[in-house]
Amino acid sequence: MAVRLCDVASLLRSGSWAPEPWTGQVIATMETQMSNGPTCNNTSNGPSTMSNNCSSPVESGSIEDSKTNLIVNYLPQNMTQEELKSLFGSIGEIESCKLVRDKITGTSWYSRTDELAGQSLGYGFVNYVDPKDAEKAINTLNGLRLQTKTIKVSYARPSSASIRDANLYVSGLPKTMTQKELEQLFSQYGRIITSRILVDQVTGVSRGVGFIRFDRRVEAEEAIKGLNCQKPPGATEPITVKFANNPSQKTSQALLSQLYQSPNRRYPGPLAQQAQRFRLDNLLNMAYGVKSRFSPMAIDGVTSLAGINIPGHAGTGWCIFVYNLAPDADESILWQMFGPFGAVTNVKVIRDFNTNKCKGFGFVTMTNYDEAAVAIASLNGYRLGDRVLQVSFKTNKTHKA
DNA sequence: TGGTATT
Repeated sequence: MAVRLCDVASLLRSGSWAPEPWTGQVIATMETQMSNGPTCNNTSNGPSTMSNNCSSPVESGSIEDSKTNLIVNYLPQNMTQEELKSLFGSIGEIESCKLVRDKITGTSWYSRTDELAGQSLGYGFVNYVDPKDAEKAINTLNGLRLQTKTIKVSYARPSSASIRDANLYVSGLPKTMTQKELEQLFSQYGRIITSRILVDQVTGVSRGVGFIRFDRRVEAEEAIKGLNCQKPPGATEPITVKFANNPSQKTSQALLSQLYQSPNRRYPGPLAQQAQRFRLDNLLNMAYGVKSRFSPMAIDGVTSLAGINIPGHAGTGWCIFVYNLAPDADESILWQMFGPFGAVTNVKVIRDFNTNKCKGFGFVTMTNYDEAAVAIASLNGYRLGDRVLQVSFKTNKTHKA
């Protein structure tokens, strides 16, 4: 499997690196983000853009808009608050960090086990001490691929009831209408935060259905009044515009049945296919006599492998040794390299105490054996800048835990 | 009727 690693600087700027097998997905994802361009950028430049909609831009910009508080969207379902903190903590000191979780499952009378306690809603907030670090986090981590997701990092708008429930569901769109045209149609009613057109998974053709999230609910209301049952320019049929279903208003019944359907589900996708191809479970079984129909860690946490000396297994996941990193390597490059392969819980660049430069190696902890093994198989021997990486499970011999 | 966007 070929993996192209281009130069570190451009990786850090674009945050768009991904292993080859997922190239198609990445392009599709990035296109979405790019066609979101203007609105994404506006969001990223939150304070100044927000100001443009206010009557006294300078004052409201400086008083209301935080330059340290970020919202992070499209996080992998299984990413924890600690992992979020670890990822964003690699940029700078964090004042606070919160992964937003579902309230129904989180406070349920039903069960308080980790598996059922408050499912991640896929977004969170990171508040930095220093505004410069917040800006750096946007530049470095926005667009980062983690598992099957491409995260979005932008300034959080000041929390307010007026920005809630501002998401619209639009149907009956001409199949030829692009996301840009959809935005053009709706932008007359306010500032668009996100837009999306749903496409057929196989053909890629528009399903004529989309979403528009406005900055404020009143803007969404005006758009319904103005566009519902109207024909867009050139269209033969009128469109339907209404408030989108709010996923958080799903019944607890639906949520619980969802949990039952896939209590331990990771995002398999291409990873699972890769894993199957490599027959990694069998390899593990042959090498160590360990059954890993699921990731060993997932069976009962730390104890399932207690006392079994397996390289790379550190008790909290699978520790991977990454050798031949450049002196200026930092944690974010490790997140970018390993994140697309699966659940990464921690990354660490080992630095010289005096110079603070990377000593040439680092560690990555991944939750699932299969994903770690695919990452190693893919990244070992590949060129990062002018260096060829050596990637393996951490051995006890080389470095003590 | 989303790749769960305001704690």
